Amino acid sequence: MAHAAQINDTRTSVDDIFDLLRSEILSLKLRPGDKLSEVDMATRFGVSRQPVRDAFSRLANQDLLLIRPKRATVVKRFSTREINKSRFVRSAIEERVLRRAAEFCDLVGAARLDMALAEQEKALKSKDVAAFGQLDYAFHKTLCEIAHVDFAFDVIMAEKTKVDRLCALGLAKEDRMPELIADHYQIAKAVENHDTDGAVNAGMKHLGRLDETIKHISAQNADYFDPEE
Amino acid sequence: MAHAAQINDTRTSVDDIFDLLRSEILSLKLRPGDKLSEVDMATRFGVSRQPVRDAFSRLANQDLLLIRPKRATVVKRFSTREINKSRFVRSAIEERVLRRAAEFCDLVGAARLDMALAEQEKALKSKDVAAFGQLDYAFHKTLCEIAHVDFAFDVIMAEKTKVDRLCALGLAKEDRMPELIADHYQIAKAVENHDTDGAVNAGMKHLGRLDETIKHISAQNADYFDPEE
DNA sequence: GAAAACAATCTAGTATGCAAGATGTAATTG
DNA sequence: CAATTACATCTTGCATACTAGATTGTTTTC
Repeated sequence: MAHAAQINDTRTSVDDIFDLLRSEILSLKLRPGDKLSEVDMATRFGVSRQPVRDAFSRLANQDLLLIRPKRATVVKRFSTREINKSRFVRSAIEERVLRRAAEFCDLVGAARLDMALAEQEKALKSKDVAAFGQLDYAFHKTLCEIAHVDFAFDVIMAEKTKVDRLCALGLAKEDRMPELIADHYQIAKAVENHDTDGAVNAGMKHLGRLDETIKHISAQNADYFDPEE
Repeated sequence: MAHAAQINDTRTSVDDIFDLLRSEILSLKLRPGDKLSEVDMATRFGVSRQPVRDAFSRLANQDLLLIRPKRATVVKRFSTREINKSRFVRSAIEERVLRRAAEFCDLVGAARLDMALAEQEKALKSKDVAAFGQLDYAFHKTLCEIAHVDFAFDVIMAEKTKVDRLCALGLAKEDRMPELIADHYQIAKAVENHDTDGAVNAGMKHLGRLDETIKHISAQNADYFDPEE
C-alpha cells in the first residue's frame, strides 16, 4: 500500500491528522456512516481547513472515507464485495506464502516461529488482547520472511486491516485467542516439518474462522453495510 | 483500487487533472524522475494551484508521484521491490482464478472465451496494438467472471497497470502479440476442458513472459529505477 | 391541513497570499 | 584560486476568503 509521502523526513500536520483519523476509523471510534466536517476537524486540530482536506483526501484514497462533493464526507460503510475481495486476496497470498515457507524453513526460521508462539502464549496468559493483535501481525510477517517474500506482508497487512475494522464489532478477541493460537501452532509445526499441504490446510482453516465471524457480524449490523444493489 | 470520489456525479477540475496526469505517467509521456511543478500545471490547466495540489496528492497516494515537501514533486521511479510484489500478487491471484474457472466453466463461458480469442486474432491481423491491450484486459476479466470472482479483476488490473508502465519501455508489443495469443488459446482450452492443472500451468507460463521482459528492460533503464539500498 | 416556495445554513471546490525550507549561484573572504 | 557565506529564487505547506451546490426548516399559499 501507499504510505505516501510520509517517509520523507518532514512530518506535516496533514500526517498527524491522517494518522489520528485513520486510527479512530479503524478502531470504530468513528463509525461507518458518521459524518465528518472539515471545519469541525480544523478547529479541533487548531489548523485551517486545507490540511484537513488533504488528510480526508488520503483517507478517501484508502477507501476509509467517502467524499461527496457539496454534500458531506462520511466514514465508509462496509461493502460485502470489498470483504469478499479481501478474503480472496488474502487466502491466495497466504497459500503461496505458506507453500514457500514450508519449502525454505530452516533452523533459524523454526526458532523464530517458536519464539513467536511463546510470546503469544504469554499474551494469552496475561489476557493482553492488544499485544496479541500485534503478535498476530508479527507471526504472519515472520512467515513471509521465512518464505523470502517480505513484500507479501504489505498485502496481507493491508487486507487484514480492512477486516479488522469489521471484526472490532464482534465479541472481544479474548475468547478467540486460544483457538487462534492453536491454529498458529499447527501452521508453525507444519512449516517447520516442511509439510507443505499441512501448512496450507492449517492456514486455510485459520482464515476460515474469519468467515464465520464476518457472517455473524454482518447479520447483526446491517446498518454499517453498504446497501448492495 | 480506489477510484476515490469520482464516481459521484459531479466532476471537478481535480478529476480532469488527475486523469490526464495519470494517463501521461502510465504512458511514459511523463518519465520516472521528471519534475512536476504545481504552478506550471496550474497555468497549463488555467486553474489555481489548489486543484493541482489535490490531483498531485491523489497520484502520490497511488504511488505514481513522490511529493518531497519543500523540495519538489517527481514522477516515481520503478522499484524492484514493488515489481516483485506485483508479480507475486498477480501470480497468486491468477492461479486461484484459473483453478476456479476450470471448475465452473460452462458452455456460455466457453463461448465467451472463444469469442474473446476471435477478437484477439482480428486485432493481430490488423496489427492494432492498442485494441489488443484492451482485449487482453477483457480476456482476464472474462476468466474472473467465469470463476465467479469478479472482484479479482480489480486486483489483477491494478497490478497489471503498474507493470504496463514498465513494459511500455520495451519493444513494441507487435512482436509479442502472436505468442501472447497462443498463451491465451492454451489457457482458454484448458479451462473449457476443466483441465485445472493445464490451465494453471498455461497461466503461469503466460505470466512468466513478463519476467523476461522486465529483466531485460530493467537492465537497460537503470536510471528509471529506484536506487535500491 | 398539505404542498409548494423560499431562505438560512450547511457542504466542499477554488483562488490567492504568505511562510518557511531547499537549492543553486554569485559574491566574499581566507 | 578555493572554500564558504549570503542571497535570489525555487519548492510545497498552510491560512483565509469567496463561490456554488445541497440540505433543512420555515413560511407562504392553496
